[in-house]
Amino acid sequence: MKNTTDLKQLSTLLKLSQTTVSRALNGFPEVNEKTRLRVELAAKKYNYLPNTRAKRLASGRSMTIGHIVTFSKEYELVNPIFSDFIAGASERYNKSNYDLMLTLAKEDDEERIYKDLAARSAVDGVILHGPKINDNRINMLNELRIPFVVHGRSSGSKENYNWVDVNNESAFFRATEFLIDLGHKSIALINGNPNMDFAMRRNTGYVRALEAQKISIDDTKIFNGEMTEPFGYKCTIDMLESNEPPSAIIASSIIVAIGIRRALDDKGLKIGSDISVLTFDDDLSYFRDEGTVPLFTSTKSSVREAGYKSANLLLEAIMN
Amino acid sequence: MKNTTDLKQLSTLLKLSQTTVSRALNGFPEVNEKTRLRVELAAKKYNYLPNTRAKRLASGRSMTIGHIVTFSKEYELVNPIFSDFIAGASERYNKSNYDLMLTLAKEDDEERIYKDLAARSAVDGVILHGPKINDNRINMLNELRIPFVVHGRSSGSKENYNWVDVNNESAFFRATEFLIDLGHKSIALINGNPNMDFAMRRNTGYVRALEAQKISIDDTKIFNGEMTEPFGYKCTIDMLESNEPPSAIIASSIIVAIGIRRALDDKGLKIGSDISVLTFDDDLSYFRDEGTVPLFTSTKSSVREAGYKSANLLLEAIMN
DNA sequence: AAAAAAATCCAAAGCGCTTTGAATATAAAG
DNA sequence: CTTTATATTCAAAGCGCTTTGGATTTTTTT
Repeated sequence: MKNTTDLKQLSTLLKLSQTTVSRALNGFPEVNEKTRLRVELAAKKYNYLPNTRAKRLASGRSMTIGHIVTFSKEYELVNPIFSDFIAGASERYNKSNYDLMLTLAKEDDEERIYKDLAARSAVDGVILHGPKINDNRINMLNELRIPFVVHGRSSGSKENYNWVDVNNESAFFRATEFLIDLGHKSIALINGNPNMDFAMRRNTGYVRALEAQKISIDDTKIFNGEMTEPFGYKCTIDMLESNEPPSAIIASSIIVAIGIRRALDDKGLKIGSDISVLTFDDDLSYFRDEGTVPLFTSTKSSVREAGYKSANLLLEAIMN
Repeated sequence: MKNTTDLKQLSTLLKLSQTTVSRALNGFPEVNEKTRLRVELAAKKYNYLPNTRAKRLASGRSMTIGHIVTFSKEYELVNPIFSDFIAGASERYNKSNYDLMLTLAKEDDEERIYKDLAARSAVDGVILHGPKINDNRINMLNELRIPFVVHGRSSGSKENYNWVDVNNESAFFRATEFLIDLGHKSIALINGNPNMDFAMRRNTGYVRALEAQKISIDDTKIFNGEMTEPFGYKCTIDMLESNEPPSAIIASSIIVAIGIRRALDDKGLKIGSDISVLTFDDDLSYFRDEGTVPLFTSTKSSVREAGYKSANLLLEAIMN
């Protein structure tokens, strides 16, 4: 029935104590190099790997990082951005033999989930996804004394925390500025949910660029919502059917931009000639272009790289 | 430093043995109902949850399901379909207090990963993603005696295994039939990688429908590849620039269909009037339409539900 | 060559639970 | 009111590792 070699068996085979075998395998200095080699060879030969459960209990570390990803309760939407972020993080964890534990949860359950993770000490740290303005999860994690890294930032939070973020404000400032330079006077912004920190920062950059050029802010051309394809579609249709449609649109995600394209298509308009569309390219792999025809005019940010960096920062924090 | 209540503390507080407290909390029959109530109350009050690491070692179960997701090594692409599948699976795991361990890996590393999981007995079961024709991972998992469920199927495999799948062949048969009924004689198929089982099944359905109507198969209108947006774009452009473009296209994924739309757009063609596009809607949440304007003519399949079902099947198998 | 220092190895304790086997308390039977 | 059955509780033994503290061997000093 039992299929795997354990430490006791291995040490018996080697005529060594479990202590020595364990130390040899974990790179401790107090073991003869010849012995270590002998042990490592035998471990490979008998396909020995320390039992995860036992190792974690004995070492007092979970060797696991938690990712808690929420979806909006109304629509049960999971942002596909996580696929790529997590791919990057996973790559980093693999290098240090950490495991990645993923929990998908409704926002309402999140608090309980963090508290449970702490109470049962199931993870050594967590990555905080999708920070909001003044995000109270940050306080909570600090109180729970769980090491964490935020993907993004939380404006208004007085807490201390590690984060990995792109410069959303300046990206959107420059994007807007760019469109203004091209002569656009009426520029729409289709943005994420208003309580999201990144959405606020992007909005700030957009507004700042307009104000710098004395262009008045038109609230009817600023949209906030879940960044889905249908959302991009609907906002665009609404604008096109209004009295004064914009001459350019900035989209906060490539998925939204796809909805914009569909709307323009339906109305017989062409991107580029009839209306400019500029999107903040989150660089989702399945939309990534292999150097042929660009999807849209876009600014780039590699989500995957952010995942790697976040994971790296967190592991460093954990290992002190 | 230590923040959490453990079993010993709790049992001392209750003036009970650890045995009784443990049993009370785990719903064993040999404990007085009044005592159980008292224990449960105290557990809640002191925020006690059994230490994950200890519980797993003592119980001999990992309470963890592994999901190994591969990405093509050339492009490092992660199929966003996993977000939704995993959301469904996660929902099921939560109900039974199982954790979900996610590993992103290159195909070449996959074999080693499974073997390691077995050797270190890190999971109680795994979900097999993206089965290929004659997929040898199925043999491997059987040999390793790891319970698993396949999302999809593997034609040609003689092994016994649990799977959750949609009827790909009949879906594509009907889709093709439908287009033929509309009068189309030249129908293109943009499909997934040819070694993928689902791609083969879809191809079979497509071919069967054409043959049934004595329409000859035109190999220049069948495409296999990674189902990305640029892939859909490129295939479509190629066909449109050929001598005899098709009058309809069947797409194997909504993301590919988006690329098709862009290509048609670029060539000044309109979906529906100039050319028909029919897509197998994988029902990715961020593209899901909330009942307004349909993206494309499409067949539906809820990936999320498949995730839930697969998880359910696996847990049942594990719990015997 | 004996004493001191360094290198190498080991037995046993402990991580925080679950579970076995036994003890004690209570209820039913005679 | 004792005897037997049933309900309830407990002490102690693992689970398979890591790690502490000590023992043993080898090397270096004097």
